[in-house]
Amino acid sequence: MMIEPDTLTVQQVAAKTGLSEHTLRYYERIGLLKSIERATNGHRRYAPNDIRLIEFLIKLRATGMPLEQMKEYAALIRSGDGNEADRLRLLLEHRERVQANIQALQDNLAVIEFKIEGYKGITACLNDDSVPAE
Amino acid sequence: MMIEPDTLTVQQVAAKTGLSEHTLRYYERIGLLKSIERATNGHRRYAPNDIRLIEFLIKLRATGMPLEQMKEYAALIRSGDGNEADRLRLLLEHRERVQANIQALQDNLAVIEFKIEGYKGITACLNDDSVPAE
DNA sequence: GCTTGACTTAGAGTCAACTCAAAGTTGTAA
DNA sequence: TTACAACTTTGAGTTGACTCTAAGTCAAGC
Repeated sequence: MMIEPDTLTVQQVAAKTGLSEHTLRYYERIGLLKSIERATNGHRRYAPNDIRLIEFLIKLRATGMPLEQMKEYAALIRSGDGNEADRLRLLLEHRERVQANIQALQDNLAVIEFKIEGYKGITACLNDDSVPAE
Repeated sequence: MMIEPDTLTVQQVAAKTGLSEHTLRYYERIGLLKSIERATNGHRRYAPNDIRLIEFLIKLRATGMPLEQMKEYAALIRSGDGNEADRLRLLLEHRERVQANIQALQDNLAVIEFKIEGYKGITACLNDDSVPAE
């Protein structure tokens, strides 16, 4: 079978992106990715553009964006030029949330680290390491 | 009805901690919190110690620790003194994961911000703001 | 021609963490 | 004394994001 140049199978995309084949098909099914091109036998052929979008979507996902919002963003991309301001707004709002999220993580981590220091004190006293013999 | 000093009802704890009453009862049911004291009518009375534990557990939760691990930690607390080294190890491992998680968020966010800059360029060109008339 | 392996689909199942519902009890207030 | 609000328990339902299953297609190699 003739294969279009630069296109990848679902298996190859899975290997490349770290998503599972299941997840790649699932993303298409829910309308996050729309209508990946098919080979004559019906198999998916991911174009370079698809890969690039997927890789960026993974960043959005990894920063906590829910699939529903990712669908909005992907829909804007699909509908072509002229909505860059909308995409920008969406990403700016997301950035705000991620920054707030990171801040919250850091604040909570500080409390945990404070407790860690406490336990370090206790365990240092329990071991004799804190008062080494000669 | 006589109320023990310093104890709070489930409603008060919910208000104070931000957890829902449902969640507080759920946490007890799954063994994360064990056997909160009861008033004579069977109502929960949270003691100051309970509150302090809950507030710390919320920090663990907010930094992504799954309930199963929180149960381990809470069990160590319940079983009293002498296992501080175990608690410390658990918290140190968690800290590692949270730090890695924050790092990943920051890395992914950097990619998103790069894309944001791109869109800023495009939208600046589309508006005439970038080339103000006279 | 037959087997194998990579794919296809639609639908069902899983998981964590809640969240809600139903039915019952209790103490106070009108 | 009757209504009400705040609780109780157990079990069921929900959500988001997968993850798996079953049944079928198709091209290549033996």
